[in-house]
Amino acid sequence: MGRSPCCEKIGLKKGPWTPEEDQKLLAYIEEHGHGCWRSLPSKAGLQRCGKSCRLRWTNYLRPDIKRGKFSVQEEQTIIQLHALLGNRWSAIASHLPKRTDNEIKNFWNTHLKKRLAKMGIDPVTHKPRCDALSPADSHVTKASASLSHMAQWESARLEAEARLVREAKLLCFASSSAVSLGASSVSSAAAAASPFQLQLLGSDSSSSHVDLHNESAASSAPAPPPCFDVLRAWQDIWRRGSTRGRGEGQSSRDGKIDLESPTSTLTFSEAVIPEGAMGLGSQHNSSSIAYRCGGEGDVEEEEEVDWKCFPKPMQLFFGSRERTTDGFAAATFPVDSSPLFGTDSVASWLHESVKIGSGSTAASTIAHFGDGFTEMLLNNADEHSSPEDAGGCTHELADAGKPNSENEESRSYWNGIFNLVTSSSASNSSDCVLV
DNA sequence: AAGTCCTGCAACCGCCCCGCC
DNA sequence: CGGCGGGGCGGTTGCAGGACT
Repeated sequence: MGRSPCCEKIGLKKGPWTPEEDQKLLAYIEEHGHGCWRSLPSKAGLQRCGKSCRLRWTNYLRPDIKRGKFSVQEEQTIIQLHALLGNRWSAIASHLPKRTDNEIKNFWNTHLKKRLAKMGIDPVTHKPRCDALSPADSHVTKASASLSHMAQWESARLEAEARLVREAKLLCFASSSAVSLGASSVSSAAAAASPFQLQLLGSDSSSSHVDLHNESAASSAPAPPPCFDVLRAWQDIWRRGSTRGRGEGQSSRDGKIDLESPTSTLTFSEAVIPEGAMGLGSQHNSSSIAYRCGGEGDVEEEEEVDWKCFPKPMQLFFGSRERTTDGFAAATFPVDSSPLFGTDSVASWLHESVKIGSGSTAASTIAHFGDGFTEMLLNNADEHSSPEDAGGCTHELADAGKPNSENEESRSYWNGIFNLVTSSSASNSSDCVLV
């Protein structure tokens, strides 16, 4: 077991690269492409192993690398993605296209990890440290557990999506059309974007994704809405999900993708979530979801989705949505109480979100998903920990105006994670809107 | 000013995955 | 089907430079 290091050969240089070596490598790759890394060093006249060359190129010489300090935005993204993905640096790096996994890894280890630890957050689990928790903090733990479940689900979903994007890219290349060019660029940018993030691929001015999109837009003939491939992929996922039984773990090897949380420990018991409160009566096991892509010449896809293959909170959010005349979704929420989520809190925040959403676009609704969801969980936990608080369906909204506790920090932290997953929805409502 | 400690980061190492034969 | 090799990934190391004593 274990292969001998590729540069064990005597005479191969190790250690820091000299400017001359960099120049040689750069010149060679610019002229010939890297091709086979193993044979590259000899061809390029370098006394290095191929692996070393590859590393030097990917981590340092590549022209599309952004160097220098990480912006606050990037920091947030890293933290949030780490919460979802763990130490999967390459996956995280795929969200920060101009940063390398190595750079992100280093930055995490040297800065962010310590910062989180200082905040009393376990950098591994992204939960408040147990030893730092008083009994009064138990609500934070509960909320974290709930969100952890969401994170696990999201993580699994991201993986599945990345696989789909890879497949989609292959198909795109096979079809060798201008369309595929644009779509594949976008797909790579979207490698791990959530369905709610798809809009980001359009014209988010604050994100580096936009570069990719613009590049492809500039270099290609009129293409379908950039989100289209990914949306289709998602349809497939959901179609499979809806035609398959629940809880079946499937690998992607045979084309079946398991979207369920692989290590879920949190149970959203049917017993504690009344169907009515979920907006999923027995006749509502399948709900309708529609995509809306593009401004003019919209492409709309409608799909019956079995929401039961999703965690309850997702079902909760999407399960009872209905189409409206303007093409966007409205939602109906039985203002009902749920023992799990606390008295009226679910209905309340959803109701609030939808008020916002119906006033503008569903994107806004989705954009508030994270806020509301976190709010809901934390407030719910509040209710459970302090029964006298229970009852007011508006209390969590009132809470929004009063920074009531240290809970606030944790709340915004987790809000951030969900905002990452959902935020981009709000930034672009023209290209692709999940409705 | 010199020595020590700390920090940041480039590079290495070993393992794993996957395609090819 | 199994072995092999290339490429990729994540963990770790080692060094340079800055901060501190």
